Amino acid sequence: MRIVFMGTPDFAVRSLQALLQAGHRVTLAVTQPDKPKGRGNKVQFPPVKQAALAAGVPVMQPLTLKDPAVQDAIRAEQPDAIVVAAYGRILPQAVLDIPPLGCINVHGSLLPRYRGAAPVQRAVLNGETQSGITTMLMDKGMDTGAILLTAACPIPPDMTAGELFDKLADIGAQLLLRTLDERQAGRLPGTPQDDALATYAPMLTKQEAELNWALPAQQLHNQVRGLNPAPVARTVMAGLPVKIYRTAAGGPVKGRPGTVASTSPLTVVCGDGTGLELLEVQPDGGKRMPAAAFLCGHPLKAGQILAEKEF
RNA sequence: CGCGGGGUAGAGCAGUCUGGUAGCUCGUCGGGCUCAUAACCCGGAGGUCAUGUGGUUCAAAUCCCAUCCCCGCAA
Repeated sequence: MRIVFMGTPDFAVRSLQALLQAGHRVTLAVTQPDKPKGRGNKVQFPPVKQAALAAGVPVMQPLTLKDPAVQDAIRAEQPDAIVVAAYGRILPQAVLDIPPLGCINVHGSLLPRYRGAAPVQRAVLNGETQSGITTMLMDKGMDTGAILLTAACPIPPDMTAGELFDKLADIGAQLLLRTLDERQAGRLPGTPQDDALATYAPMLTKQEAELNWALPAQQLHNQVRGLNPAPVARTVMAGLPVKIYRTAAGGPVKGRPGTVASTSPLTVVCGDGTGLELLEVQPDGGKRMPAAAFLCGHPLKAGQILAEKEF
């Protein structure tokens, strides 16, 4: 099948590679423009661009898909289908109309739940025990198109958003191949979504990264998981801003929320009277390390207030 | 030229401003205590102080210069 691929981050790379391995002819990869990123503002290629270049697939990085010249370029590829995975831009109707088999999106949730930019992180953040992948026929709305196929995936209690991302990327790639096969065979007309059941998963913001010890331990644990690997939960320990990468919900503890209940393992009192064990942390300017290592150089005692804030 | 923190024992840190004996917590090894222990006590080993036949100095982890590497913020 002739395919134009649109995607940007790592999540999309698996799907691109799966298409190539399955023998589909990906004649063009459309991805976001290179941007100065990271320390020093160096220009970095989006992961999909790197993967496409490595595979010898031509890359296009338009500023907007509304540009008729861009649309013409895509049309000129005469794709049977356009595959979209976390591209990050709205597709105008003129583009949606190009491929005869439609624009097929690989979305990281079981639609109509978690429409939007951050379905994977939001699912973990909300403590969902199940997520999945939906392939759908794109329309003008935000993740509102007809459902083609779905595949569910359990979320274990300690799984991070990053781990779920990896898993879903694999599942999504496989589901995509099946979707294309069946769609090509004419067996997948698509099922409309029930808008009444729709929920939304907006992008994560920095403000959501701060841990509020007045909240229940389980909720904070979910927050830590959902924000890993980015932007990562934050708090203040021993006067230093630190990121919290991994935690474990512990048992009942005594003390005011935000105080240290124990130092081995490092446990903080939460709002519901249970403890949250901090397992892996990273101080500003330092590397990720086990909490025990942090304690070697930054002594904390039981009963001490962890954050300077009062809750 | 976006802003900033850092590289000292296996790990995490102090010491750098005000140059002069290599320090702390943990780990590790040995011994002791104990019914026993991840607990406690005593003792030991372990460091080219990122790199540089660099500069200054009587003397550099410390001041100056250059290079490499790690990380936080912002975008």
